[in-house]
Amino acid sequence: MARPKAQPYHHGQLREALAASGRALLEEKGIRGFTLRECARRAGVSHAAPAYHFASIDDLLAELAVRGFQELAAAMTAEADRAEGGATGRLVGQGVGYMAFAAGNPALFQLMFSRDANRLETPALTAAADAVRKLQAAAVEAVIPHASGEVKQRMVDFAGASVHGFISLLLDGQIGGKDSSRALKARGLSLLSAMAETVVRVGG
Amino acid sequence: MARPKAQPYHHGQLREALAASGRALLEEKGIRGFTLRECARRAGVSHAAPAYHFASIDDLLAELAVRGFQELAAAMTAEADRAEGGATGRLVGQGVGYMAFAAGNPALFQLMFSRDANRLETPALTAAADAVRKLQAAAVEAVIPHASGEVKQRMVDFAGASVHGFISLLLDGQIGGKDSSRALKARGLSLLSAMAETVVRVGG
DNA sequence: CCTGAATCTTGACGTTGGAAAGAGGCAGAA
DNA sequence: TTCTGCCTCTTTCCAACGTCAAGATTCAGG
Repeated sequence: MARPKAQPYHHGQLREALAASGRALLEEKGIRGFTLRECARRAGVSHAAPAYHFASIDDLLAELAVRGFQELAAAMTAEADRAEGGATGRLVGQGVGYMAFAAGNPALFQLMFSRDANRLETPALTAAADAVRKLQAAAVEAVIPHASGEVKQRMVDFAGASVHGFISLLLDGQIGGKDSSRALKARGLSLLSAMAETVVRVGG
Repeated sequence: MARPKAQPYHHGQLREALAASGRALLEEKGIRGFTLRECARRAGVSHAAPAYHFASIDDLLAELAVRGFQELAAAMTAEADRAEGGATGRLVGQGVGYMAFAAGNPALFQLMFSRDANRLETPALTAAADAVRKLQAAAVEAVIPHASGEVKQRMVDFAGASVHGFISLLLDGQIGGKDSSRALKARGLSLLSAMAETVVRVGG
């Protein structure tokens, strides 16, 4: 019978607690401001406690990235399912979900797509990132089912690059410095529709 | 009369030397592996010497980013000038220059477009990044001179996002994992032509 | 209750970025 | 020239970092 609360089992869920405090810390201080000790401090444990659950600080960051990719995939799917307008509508919706996740978790998003995180290359990280790419590829190919494999690949490249590039530049302040959030959303949607039209035109 | 070599004036060009060793170190170890002390070590000075030339490590990184943007602008212009095919050819050429710079300086490129560097927001950094954006905008607008201001802006967004997104994903290993360099260049050029066609079609 | 393994704490080591104080070297004034 | 003041660099110090080793605590199963 596990003790319900109070001091729940040594700590009990330290791995989860560290992932949670780590994620918050990441968004708060950015990648360069992220420290393992502060992460442990927020979880209420000593500075060496994380070592048992994560081999190194990079290992923790990799775990955060894995969870980020999983959440990104879920956000894309959810938004695509909500969309109307057939395959093209789903493609645009998936892009909306992608951008919304990035806008809501900018530091995590940056970590996920930084070569530092990629340098870890744990199997879990590779798999999680692959799942997102498969989702993107499927959405594009559903729009142009009769195109050749090569054309499909080029359109997958194109769609993924447009969406990723726009939101990345936006989050870095390279796009729409003083524009309102509303105006920026309009620019994002406009980009998504131009992207979708190009996929349809070139692929169809 | 300045002493020619040997121990040239205290150090003489420490700021330049630090920028050079810093840039090399950045590409070698990545942003997270970058340390001020190693940077000083490679320049042959004590670990506190950089303090006089750069207020902090972030200040040094900002300087590297500024120089990166200047070099990026030069690479874009050079490639555009070399291109044939009028305004559309220049637009594609500029994209080639952009991608070539990023591929040749991946860590620096990542630094330039990381919100960490942007958090510095020195006037020089803002100006250098602005210059690159102006170059991009001019190249797009030259292709669609009769379009409305709004359409022009959307196409500038679109062109910049496509190019930036593709090379970013490529450098992060999210595109073309095991493809040959030759095949990747073909995919990049294919993306650039799809981008240019869309600009012409939507804007014209 | 007892024992072994899992979990966490304490303490230490080497490294980092930065501040403070001092030494060395240059330029202009005398 | 010599002197004086400033610029540049070194040395020393500090708190904080990531990681390791050793000890303490707590759980699970016999």
